[in-house]
Amino acid sequence: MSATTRAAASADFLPLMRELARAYQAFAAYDASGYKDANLTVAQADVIFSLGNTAGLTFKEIGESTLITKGTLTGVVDRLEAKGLVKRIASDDDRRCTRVTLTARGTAVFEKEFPRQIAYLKERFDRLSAVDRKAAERSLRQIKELF
Amino acid sequence: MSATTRAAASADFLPLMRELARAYQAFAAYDASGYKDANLTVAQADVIFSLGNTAGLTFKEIGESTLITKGTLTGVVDRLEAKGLVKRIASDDDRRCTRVTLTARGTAVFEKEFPRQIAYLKERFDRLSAVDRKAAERSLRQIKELF
DNA sequence: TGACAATAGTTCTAATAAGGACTATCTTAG
DNA sequence: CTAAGATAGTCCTTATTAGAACTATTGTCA
Repeated sequence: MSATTRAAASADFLPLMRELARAYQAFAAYDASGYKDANLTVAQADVIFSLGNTAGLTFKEIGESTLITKGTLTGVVDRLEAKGLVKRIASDDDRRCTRVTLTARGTAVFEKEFPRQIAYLKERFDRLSAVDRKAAERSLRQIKELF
Repeated sequence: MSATTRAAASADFLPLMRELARAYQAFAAYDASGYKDANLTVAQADVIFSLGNTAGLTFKEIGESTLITKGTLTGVVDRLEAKGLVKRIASDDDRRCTRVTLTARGTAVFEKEFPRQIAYLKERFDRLSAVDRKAAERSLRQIKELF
C-alpha cells in the first residue's frame, strides 16, 4: 500500500461517512417496505404526501418538498396520473407552470396511507429518547451544512 | 384535516427524518460531484475502492461492502469490465462464485482516485470538530439500529 | 419595444436500484 | 448416495435518478 493510500485510508471521518450511509440505507429500506401493500414507491408516496391538504402544487414546489429533480418528477407524476391518483392542471396566471392536485382517489389514498406510514415509522423512531433524538437532529443538521 | 391526519402530521420524529434525508442527500451530491472528471459513477467508484488492496472479492463480498444488491452489481461490474478496470475470474474451489479483481488500469485508477476523493471529502468533514464527529457517529449508529 | 436572459416542464440517455425468476453448483438430511 | 434445500450470479422488468438539450413562456433592461 502506498503512503498516500495508507494516509487516505486512515482518514478519521470515514467511520462517520460509513455510519451515515448505513443509517440512511437502513431507514430507507424500512420506509420503502411500508408501501408494499399500497403498491406505491417511495417517490410516489412522497409526492402524494406533499400534495395532501393542499390545493395543488407546481412541479417546482413538489421538487423542493421531495428533493426529486424535475426530470424524474415528470415520470413519477406520469405514473401517478396513470393510476388516477393525481391530475395535471394548467396554470392560468403563469402558463409555464403546471399545478398537480390529488384526485378523489388520490385523496383517499393519502388519508389512508399517510397516517398508516407515520404510525409504521413512529414505531421505530419512538425507541429513541427525546434527548437522543434532539442530538441526532443537531448532528444531521451539522452534516447537511458541511456541503 | 382529519384528526388522525393531524396527529400524524405532528409526530415529533418527522424533523429527524427530514434531517436524515437532507443530510444524506447533501453528502451524496457532493460525493458524486468528485467523480465527474474521472468519468466514474459513485457505484463504480465504490466497487473499485472496495477492490483496492485486495486479491479480489466475490460479488457477495462486494455487495456487503458497498450495499449494492446483486442484481445491480452485475451491471456495474459489466460496465467496469467494459472499461477494462476490473476482470471476472471463475473460482476453483466453489464454482458458483466469481472473483472480481482490479486490472492494472483499474489499480492505477484506484491509486489515483481513492486518495483524491478522500482529500475531497476530508476538506468538508474536517470542518466538524472531533467531539461533534463522535456525537454524529453515535447518533447515526443509534438510528441504524432502530431498523 | 425588442433582444436576451431566466424559468417551468418535457424528453432523452446512461446508469443505478430492488426484486423475482432462472441456472448452476454446493450442502445437508436421511 | 440421493433428494431437497440453500447459495451465487445472471437476466428481466419496473421505476427512479441526474443531467443535458429542447420548447414555451415570462421577466428584464436598454
